[in-house]
Amino acid sequence: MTDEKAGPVRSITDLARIAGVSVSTVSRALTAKGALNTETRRRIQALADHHGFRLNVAAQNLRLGRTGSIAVLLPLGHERGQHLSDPFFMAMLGFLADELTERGYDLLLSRVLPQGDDWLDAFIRAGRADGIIIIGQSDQGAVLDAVADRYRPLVIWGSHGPRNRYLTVGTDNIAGGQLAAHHLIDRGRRKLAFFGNVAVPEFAARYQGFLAALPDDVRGQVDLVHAHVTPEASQSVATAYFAAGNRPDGIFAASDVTAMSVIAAAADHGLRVPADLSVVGFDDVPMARLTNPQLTTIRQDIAQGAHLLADLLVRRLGGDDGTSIQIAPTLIVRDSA
Amino acid sequence: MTDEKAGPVRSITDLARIAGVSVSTVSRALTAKGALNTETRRRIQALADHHGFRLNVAAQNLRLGRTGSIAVLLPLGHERGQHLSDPFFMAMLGFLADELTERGYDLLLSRVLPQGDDWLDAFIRAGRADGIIIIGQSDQGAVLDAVADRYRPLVIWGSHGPRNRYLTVGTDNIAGGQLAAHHLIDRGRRKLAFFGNVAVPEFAARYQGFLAALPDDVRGQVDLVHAHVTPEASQSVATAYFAAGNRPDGIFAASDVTAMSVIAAAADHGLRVPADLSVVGFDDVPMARLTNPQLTTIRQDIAQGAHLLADLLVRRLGGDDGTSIQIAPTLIVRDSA
DNA sequence: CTGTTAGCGCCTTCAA
DNA sequence: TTGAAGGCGCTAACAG
Repeated sequence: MTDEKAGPVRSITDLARIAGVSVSTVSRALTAKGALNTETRRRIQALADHHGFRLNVAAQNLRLGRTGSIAVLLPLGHERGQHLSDPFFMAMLGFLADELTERGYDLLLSRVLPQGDDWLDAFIRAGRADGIIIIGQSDQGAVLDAVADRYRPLVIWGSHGPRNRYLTVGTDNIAGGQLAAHHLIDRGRRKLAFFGNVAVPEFAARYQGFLAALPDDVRGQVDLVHAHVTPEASQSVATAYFAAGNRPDGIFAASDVTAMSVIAAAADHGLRVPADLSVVGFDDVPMARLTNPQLTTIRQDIAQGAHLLADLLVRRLGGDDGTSIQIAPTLIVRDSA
Repeated sequence: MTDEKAGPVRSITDLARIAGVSVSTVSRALTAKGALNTETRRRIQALADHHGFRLNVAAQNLRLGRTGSIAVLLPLGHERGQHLSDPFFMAMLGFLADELTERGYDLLLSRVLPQGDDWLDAFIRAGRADGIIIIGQSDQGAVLDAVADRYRPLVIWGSHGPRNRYLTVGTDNIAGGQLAAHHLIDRGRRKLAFFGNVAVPEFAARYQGFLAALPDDVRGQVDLVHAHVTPEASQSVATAYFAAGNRPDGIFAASDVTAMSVIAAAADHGLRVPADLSVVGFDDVPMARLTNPQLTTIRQDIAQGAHLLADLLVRRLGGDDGTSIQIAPTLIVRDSA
C-alpha cells in the first residue's frame, strides 16, 4: 500500500493528511517536543523522510517569535574597502560563523554604511535578527551607546572604554601597544614612529598604550603617521614618509597589513628590516609568518574573540547580563623586530 | 492631541488601532503597493515613523512565500581551515554581501561540512533561503549535479566542466595555467614544479592548463607537489620539498598563499627569488603586492565574479535560465617571476 | 496520547 | 478608497 496519491508534501498539513493524524501530532513528532507515542513518532518521522519533508524554519520562527539568526554587521565607517582586504575581520567572520552555527543560529551578514544616527535603529526594527554583533565600533560610539540602553542583544567587537554603555569584546589594545613599545626599546630602538589612523578607537588605544610605555625622552619624538588600512593606501603613505627623508629606527604599525606595507616601502628606499629598521605589526594574521622578513607582531586571538562574542550574545538572549571582556594580546617575536 | 495612550507599536494591528484605520490600509501605506489616498498614506507613514515602527520582515516574507535571503555556503571539503585563512574566499564574501544587498537580499552565511549526499538537499528543504551560492565545488560535483536538476536557484563559484549540469561562474583556470606556463617559459625556466592539491577541481584545471602549454620536453619532468591551502601546511610541504634537494627553477603555485609559502621556504634554503627560482601565484590577493619580492601572479577578478554570481542567481529566481560563465584571468607581472 | 483551535505579523482578494 | 476575512506554515494551550 503506497501513500503516493497526494502531490508534493509542502507543509505539516500535507503530511498530516497522508499520515492520517492531526497537524499537532506531526509537529510534535518532528520537533521531538511534547509527549507522543514512540511508535507514532517513528512512523511520522519515517514518512517525512520518505517524502523529503522538513519543517519550514521561517514559519517555525515566526510562530516562536524569533528569527533564528544573528546579524553580523560590518560598518564601513572610516574607510571603504577596509573589510574587503583586512584578513583580520574576515577571519573573525569565519570563526563567528562556526560559533553561531554551533549555537543553532544562522549568520546574517550585512555590510552597513553608518549614516546619521538612525541606521542601527532601523536595522533592529526590521526584526531580521534576534541579536546583533558589530565588528568594529568605528566612529559610532554615540549611536551604540544610545541603542545599547534599550536593545540588549548587542555585542561589539572593539576597544573597551570605561564610559561605553555598550558591551564589547576585544583585545586589550593598550596592553598591546605597551608590548610593542617594550619590545622596540629592548631592541635598542629610540627613534620611533606609529603608523595608523587614530580616529579608529582600537588604533587610538594601541597608540596610547605605545606612548605610555616609552621612556620620556623617546616618547617626545615619536612620529604619528596617519596610515590607511588598505594595502595600497598605507603603502603610498609609507613611501611618502620615507621619501621625505624620515629615518626612524623602529616602527609600530596598527595592523599587520600596514606593517607589511611599511616593510615594502622601506625596501624601496634601501632600508633593511630589521638591520636598519625594526617593524612590529598587530594582529598576527596567518600570513604574518610568510613575509620576508617574517613579521614580529602583537597577536590577537581571533578564535577566542569569536567564541566570547557568540557566548556573550547568546547569554544576553537568555536574560543574563554579562560584562565587557578584554583579551590579553601576546607578543610574537619573529624577524622584523 | 497626542496618541501616546497605547503601549509600544509592535504590529500593523497596533498601528491601525492608533490610526483609526484597518490593517490593510496600514499595510498598503507602508508597502507603497496598492491604491491608497495620498494623504492617508502620508499620515500613516508619519505615524509609523513617529512610533519607530517598521514592518516585520520575517512575517512579510512568510506571507509572500519567500525568505528574502540568499545562502552563501562555504563547504569545508578538502581541508579544514581553508576558508578561514584564504583571503580570496573572504574577499569574495565581502563583494557578495554588497551585490546581494543591492538586489534586496540578505546574505545568510553558512559553513557546511559536506557529508554523505544529503547535506545540500537537507539545507534546501529547510527553506531558509530563496537561493544558494556555493563558493567552491570542492569534491561535491556529483551532489551538485543531482540537486541542480530539480533545484534551480543554485549557482556555484568554481571551475566549469563541460559535463557539469550545475551552473558555475568562475575563472577560466585552464587559461590561467597556460598564462603561468608561458610566462615561466618566456623567462627561460625549464625545470618546473606545480604546488597545489589537484583533488580540488579548480586547482586541477590550473595544473592541466599549465601542463598543456609547456613544451613536450619540459612537461615531462614537472614536479607535482601536493600542497595544502593553509599557510602553515603549505610552508611545511615546501620546506620538505627543498630539504629533499629538489631545485626547480620555476614554480607555479595554485594560490597566492601557497606561492608566499614557497617563497618563504625557498628563502630558508638560500634560494633567491627570482634570481634562482621564479614563482608565479594565482589570485592576486591584495597582499600580493606587499610581499618581498612582490608576487607575479594570475589575477582573478573577484568583484566581477561576485557580480556575475549574484546576477545569475537573481535572474534564475526570476525564471530566466542563464548559462555558466568563465572569466578570463590576467597575468600580473611583478618581481617574483 | 492525540485533536481542535487560536494565533505569530503580514498581504491580498473580494466587497462595500 | 477602504475594510473584512482568510491564510502563509507552524506551535501550544486546552480539551478530550
